[in-house]
Amino acid sequence: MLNHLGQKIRELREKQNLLLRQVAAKLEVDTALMSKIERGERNASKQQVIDIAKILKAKEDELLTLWLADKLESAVGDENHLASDALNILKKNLKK
Amino acid sequence: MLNHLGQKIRELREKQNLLLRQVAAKLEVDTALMSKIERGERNASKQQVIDIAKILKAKEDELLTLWLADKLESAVGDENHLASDALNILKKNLKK
DNA sequence: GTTTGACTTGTCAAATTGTGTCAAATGTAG
DNA sequence: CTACATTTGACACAATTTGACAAGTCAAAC
Repeated sequence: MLNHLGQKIRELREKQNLLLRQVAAKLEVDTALMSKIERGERNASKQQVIDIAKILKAKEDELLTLWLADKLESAVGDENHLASDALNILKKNLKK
Repeated sequence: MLNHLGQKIRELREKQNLLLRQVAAKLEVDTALMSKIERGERNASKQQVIDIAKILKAKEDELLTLWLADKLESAVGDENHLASDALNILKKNLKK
């Protein structure tokens, strides 16, 4: 289940009966790009996520967390078998 | 404490009394690049990590895990405050 | 103090990857 | 069929990454 952010955005957008086109306009990007972001074909920039949160009246940190999770997932790539150990190393360092 | 892989490589190399230049030669890269890899100024490619493991008689998966941890760390960037939640999302998906 | 050898640093061109747009295609409701 | 929303693929352009080279630092030997 890739692409947490896009799914969330789509869910929020549809719940508010907004068109892709409308959100894209507010974000000032092409509708095609917005479509790609929702489907996870393209990554949103951090600033775009912040702007989208505002447009969709969502909590900025909630969307940014999903955005980060997606980034991490693509960093893991197909190394799932190593990921668990790597995450443990990571966690240790986060504490600081 | 960034750069787990580079530190490990240097440790292994020094323990075997090998020169940067020698390892670089076996890897078929410039000594300067090898230096950067050890200091974390440049990332090694996956293939390079595999080759280095062989050259330094280390366990391939051990080095790859450090390599992945470094990748993840740089993906987190300066979003430490979101990382913990993002990692939890990640973990859930790794189970599959 | 000069030389030597190990390592580091800065800079560069080439290659790769990322970005947003456009036009065309697809899907879907009326 | 028409109209409109969304998706897809191709593209130009920008940004980043890559590895090499040359010049630099540093310490120990002489």
